[in-house]
Amino acid sequence: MDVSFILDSLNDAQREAVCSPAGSLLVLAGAGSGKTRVLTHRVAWVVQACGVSPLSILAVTFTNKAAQEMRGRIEHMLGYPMRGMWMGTFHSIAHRLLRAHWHEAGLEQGFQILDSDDQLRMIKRTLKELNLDEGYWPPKQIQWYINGHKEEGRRSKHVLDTIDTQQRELLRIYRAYEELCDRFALVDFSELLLRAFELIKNNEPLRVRYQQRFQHILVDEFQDTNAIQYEWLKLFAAAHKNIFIVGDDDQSIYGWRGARVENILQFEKDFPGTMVIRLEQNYRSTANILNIANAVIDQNQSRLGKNLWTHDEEGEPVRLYVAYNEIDEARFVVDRIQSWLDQGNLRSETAILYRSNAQSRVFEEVLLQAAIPYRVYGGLRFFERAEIKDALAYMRLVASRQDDPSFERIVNVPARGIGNRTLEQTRDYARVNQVSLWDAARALVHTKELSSRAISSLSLFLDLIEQLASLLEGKTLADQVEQTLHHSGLLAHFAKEKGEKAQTRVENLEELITAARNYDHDEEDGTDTLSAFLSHAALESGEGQAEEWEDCVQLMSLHSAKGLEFPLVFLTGLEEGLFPHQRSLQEPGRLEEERRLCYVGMTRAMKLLYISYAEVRHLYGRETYGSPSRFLGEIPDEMLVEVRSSGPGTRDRFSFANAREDNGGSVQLGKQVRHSSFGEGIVLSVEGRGEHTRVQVNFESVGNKWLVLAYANLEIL
DNA sequence: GGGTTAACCTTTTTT
DNA sequence: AGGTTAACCC
Repeated sequence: MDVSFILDSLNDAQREAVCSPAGSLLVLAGAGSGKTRVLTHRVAWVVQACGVSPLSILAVTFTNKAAQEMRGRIEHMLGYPMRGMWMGTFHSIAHRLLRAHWHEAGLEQGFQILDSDDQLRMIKRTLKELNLDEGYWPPKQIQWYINGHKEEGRRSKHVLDTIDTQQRELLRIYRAYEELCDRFALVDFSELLLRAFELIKNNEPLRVRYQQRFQHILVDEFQDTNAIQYEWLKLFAAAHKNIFIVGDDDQSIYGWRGARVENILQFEKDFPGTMVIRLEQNYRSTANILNIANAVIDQNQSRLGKNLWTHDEEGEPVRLYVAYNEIDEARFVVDRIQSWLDQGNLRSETAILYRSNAQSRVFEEVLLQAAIPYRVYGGLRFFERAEIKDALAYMRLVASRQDDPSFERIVNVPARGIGNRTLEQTRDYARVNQVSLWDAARALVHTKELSSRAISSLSLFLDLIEQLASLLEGKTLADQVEQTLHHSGLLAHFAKEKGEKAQTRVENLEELITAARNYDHDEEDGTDTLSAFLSHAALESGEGQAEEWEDCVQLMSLHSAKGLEFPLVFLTGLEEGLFPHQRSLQEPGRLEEERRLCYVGMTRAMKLLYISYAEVRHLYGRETYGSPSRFLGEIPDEMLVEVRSSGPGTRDRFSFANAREDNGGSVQLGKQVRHSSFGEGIVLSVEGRGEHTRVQVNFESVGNKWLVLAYANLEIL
């Protein structure tokens, strides 16, 4: 059979990886070196040239979106569907295993998935049961603690006991949380991984079955795997040891949430004879862009070492814009986007990247003024929105009356007179009698423990759910959603609220009906369509829901930009404290991660890259004065061209220019000055005018200080 | 029980 | 600044 079409478009290194013999293979793939290409072609090769059945392939990706895309590409290449191939995130694969073997995993058939929001609620409830104060035991930190342990493969019984009372208490909370989840058949995200791991590890027949089945395992974004995920891979690959991993240590940017770059190093030890292939030819960026990115990443000590190169031309120089403040920065960016568009280019070809999501606001405002359509990534995704979660909670409760998190969520949404007092009593009853909230409520309406008012509200709610249940029977999924929205009163509730937000909420709810209508579920795993849809909603946050196919400018954080590319990129906010972020300077290793983030940002650019920073920035409602990011200092001067705003002089730019001359030229950038108490220093920047003029001085003794010129009494040397 | 104001806390994100 | 949560009054 002719398989040359799989190899034709590849370079030597790519081809070597794609048709390497079975065994363990590590592909160190630099940014833009065709990583996805290698993975998809490898699958195609294994199937088409080696005659391996898709059934024997397990491919793991970082996001659901990546999995979908990759599957699509393979099917497009081969021209037939990859039926039976397992391709998805670690979580979706774990979920699949647990649904198929719920009994062996010690679960109930209808187990529900807790997303992080639900998990937080469960933790709060655990704290309440233990009579602990949320102020002293922040639920967020408990969540961090529990997930941290689970992701390292440790249950509460594995955590070593200490004499530290704080630690012991945390452990007690962890244990109580586990019990609560078990009691109500709830599985959080890290539990999916841990439980599926234990299932395969401890159940011999299943282990043998899956180890035999998955003859070829492929992993994308390996640098982002955590401990339990890596253990997973080792377990599944144990029989055939055919494992093909692709990763880039220089793009490891999720260390803060447990990802281990070290897994890459460990891999070669755990799989002796691993073949390592480096993909160093970059097909994305111009030489100028690549040089700058290389210069920055080269500052990192802990690297496996890799040098990206390109055949591409030098291209335009990378440009730096020093903005007066964040508004000036945004105006500059939008101005450049405008001229990009004037040259007949697309809006969707440009991206504005920033370190933290809060920075998007100013860009949005300026883009809005300029009437340029844009899209902001990040923030709440579709299935995470409150109104959507409310609607799903109704459906969950209908599906299982024992679902306490759902009960709590919607018992009084929309408000129906069931307040904290009543709820508290219901919770107490449930705790004492070890029953679900639903059963507790049913019991309570027949006692005299509640006020008559509370009893009537509560029974009205119970009836509502029962009615809804019979109403939904036998209906299609979309009809079920629609009925739920109307009958629960949710739609009416949000419709009568005023404001833009309420409008979007109603639209979102309507979109949920569409999502249900479009949801197609293959019945092969034995679950009914409703519960499959509910799991889908928890597992897949619905990034692209109701995506409008409009050509727009892309705004996103550096983290969400990973894996993407754009002809024109703006890397903004390069200020010490913001990027690298303040919080990254405390912990060891975090600074290098910030630098990798910078590298990721730069390597997103194909043709043009602009870097900018603001001298003054409004942050947390205050004016902050940051010095230029250290990453800028790591770029050789000749690689970076400083530019001025090209527009007909924005107002802010003008005042900035004035400010520099306004103090009679006495205090200027670079001047040596002396302060009565701080001693000698050099002027780093000047800002404001007249009596408001402020200067930033780097003093030999105390470092950088901002001073009001009028009071500082600086002596010019 | 429900609506209203005062303190609080700010990275990054997927599942 | 902005958004959320906790205390507070009707």
